[in-house]
Amino acid sequence: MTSLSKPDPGTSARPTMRQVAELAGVAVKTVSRVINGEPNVAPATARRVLDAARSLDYQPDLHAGNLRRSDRRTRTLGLLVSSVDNPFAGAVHRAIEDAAVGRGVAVFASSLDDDPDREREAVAAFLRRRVDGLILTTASANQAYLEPELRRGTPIVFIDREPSGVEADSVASDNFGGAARAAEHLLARGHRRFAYLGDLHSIQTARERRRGFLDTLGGNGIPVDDVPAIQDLHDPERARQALLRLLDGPNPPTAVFSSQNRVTVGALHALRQRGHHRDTALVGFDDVELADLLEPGVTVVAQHPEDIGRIAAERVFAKLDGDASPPQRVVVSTTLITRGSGEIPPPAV
Amino acid sequence: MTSLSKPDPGTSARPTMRQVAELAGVAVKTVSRVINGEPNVAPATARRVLDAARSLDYQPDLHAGNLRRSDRRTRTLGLLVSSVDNPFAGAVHRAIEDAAVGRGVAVFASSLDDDPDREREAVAAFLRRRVDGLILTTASANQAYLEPELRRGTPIVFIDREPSGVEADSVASDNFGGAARAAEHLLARGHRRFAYLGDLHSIQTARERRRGFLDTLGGNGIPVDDVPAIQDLHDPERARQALLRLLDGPNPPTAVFSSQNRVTVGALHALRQRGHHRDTALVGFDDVELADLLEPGVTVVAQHPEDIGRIAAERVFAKLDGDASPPQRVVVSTTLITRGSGEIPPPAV
DNA sequence: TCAGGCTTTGACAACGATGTCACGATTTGG
DNA sequence: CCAAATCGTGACATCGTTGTCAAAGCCTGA
Repeated sequence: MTSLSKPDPGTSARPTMRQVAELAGVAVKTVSRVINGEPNVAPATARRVLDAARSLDYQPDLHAGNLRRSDRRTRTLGLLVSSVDNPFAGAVHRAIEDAAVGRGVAVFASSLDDDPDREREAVAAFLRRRVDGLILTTASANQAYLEPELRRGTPIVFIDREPSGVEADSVASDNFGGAARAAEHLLARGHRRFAYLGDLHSIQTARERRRGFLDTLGGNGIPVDDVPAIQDLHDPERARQALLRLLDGPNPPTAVFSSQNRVTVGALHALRQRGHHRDTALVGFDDVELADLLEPGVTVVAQHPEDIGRIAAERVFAKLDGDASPPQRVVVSTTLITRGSGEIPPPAV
Repeated sequence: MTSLSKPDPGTSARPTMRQVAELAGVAVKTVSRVINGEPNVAPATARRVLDAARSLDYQPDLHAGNLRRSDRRTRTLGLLVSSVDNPFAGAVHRAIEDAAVGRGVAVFASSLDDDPDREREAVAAFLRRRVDGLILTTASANQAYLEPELRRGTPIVFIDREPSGVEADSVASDNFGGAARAAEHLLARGHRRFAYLGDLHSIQTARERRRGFLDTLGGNGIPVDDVPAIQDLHDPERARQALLRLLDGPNPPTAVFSSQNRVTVGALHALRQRGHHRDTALVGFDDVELADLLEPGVTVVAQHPEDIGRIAAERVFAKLDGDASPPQRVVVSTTLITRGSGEIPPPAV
């Protein structure tokens, strides 16, 4: 009993302005005017059009309109982070979204896993979809490839890491300062044997934190060459193993600085595993959930991802609104939160 | 010395296929063929076109092409969650993205804060951008408004919460079973005085967890009406306050079940604040980072957000590939992870 | 009453791409 | 060596919408 010549009866075609116009007995242009709230439409006509649109469940095609519209705005924004399931990225993402909804802007998100190739692909994927702006946690050493896009006026704001090889806005934490603060904090407790656990050396932010930590130690009479500075720790597991090796080694550190939230989690596991969580100091860069409930609580240099996200979005929208000011580097300060782990003194000799 | 009549010299226009065609000395259709890897283009021509495209930094406009293309696919997908900075949502998001990249599909994400109005707006925003499919953590009691869109063949997959008022695919945890398991676990330790800390009653998932927990208690001779079942706890702070009130009350629970990760975090704070973290049992639904490092470790009914996300994305893509099977409700099992807090016995009387 | 203005409406081209089709050039096979 | 098939290319219409412009209808005031 099913019809053979017709298309699947359970399927209906998506209505266009044309069907709405036909149903309402007006021209498509009039539908366009009503949908876009343009003036000079008779109230009775507007009502007929809206009724027709509602009864067909009409949704205008934003991209088709955009093709002809003069402002050429897709009301879409692209966000690129290391991974959308990293809590830092999640908080940044949320702040961006909050700034965007009010403007009717939708947000694309993409995880790069700190892979430069993936970055190129993801950026291209967004540009082919004509995003109005990009907010980028770059994974590459040089972003000169963005030069032509910037010249076209597309706002691109770097977050967490500053641009290289290209002039663009950026919003990032005070990485050097925060790491220096951690070093000072540990030095003040009398520590002399440190360890640095860092993320990929290819990441500008990771290098800044390393420099902030080690320079401050060096400036305070610690022979920096003797400080084990393990890098390229990108996940908790590798961080855990790296710290285990140090703890099992000949000259275990009495104070550890972990440069990133995943690394901090790994370090916590290693300390606990060796039973050193109460006698080895730890300061982490970037806060971790439940850090306050651990025993001891985890002392961290907290970042402010909500501020970073909000400011980055504001920069993008300002540029879209015509702000032609030169690129700025916004630095968001960090906050040292003392909870216990960073205040553990070195063992009495 | 700046030119007055010309547009900002630092700004260049975005090239279209036309400029590429002109530069390469061919027709736009030939450029189209090369860009899309269609056959029957002379190698020498293809090379000229690619050179021209590269030198102009040409990026095809996906949406313009999509307008005319027969498959009408934007290679875009919309994800709606309660908040992109919730770890559960982050893990789901990541899994979806991983399934999508290989197909060249970009992912929109939107936070609904469990607000039904926001859901309608966000869904409309995505549909106006012609996403190929939706993955939705619904915030509304009834999703009949999606009926026309489903009839048009748009794949819509519900995650975490099952649809109501509409027939659609869903992928969710075994909420009833997981909560029942938590109840059994606590009953087996001999507890008789329980408390249930739940999320918004408007959320189907929250009701299921409540039912799973309370029904199991009831089935084991606990007078359910006496069990304080606090609902509508949507953030850690409210959960903390609610549990504090119970702990300070006349008949404090010896075992607590928290139905969601934010609520678990609040409950942990309350227990710690009153010094009851070592004598009051706690089982949480959904895992929490660092739960294993707390003392005691936090026993949880873990969900598998990666599986939920992956399966949801696979369902969407299967439908896009022509799968016409009727809507299914996929249930993903949960895993009880015992870490200490759930194994605390009731105090000896 | 009628010129001049404003309001309301629609015809048509255009946006950037692709599907269709047709045409000339080249290759193939008998 | 020629008919037929194949290859390489481009002209043109079209997708769903909005900008431009013109025209018809209505009011206003002298």
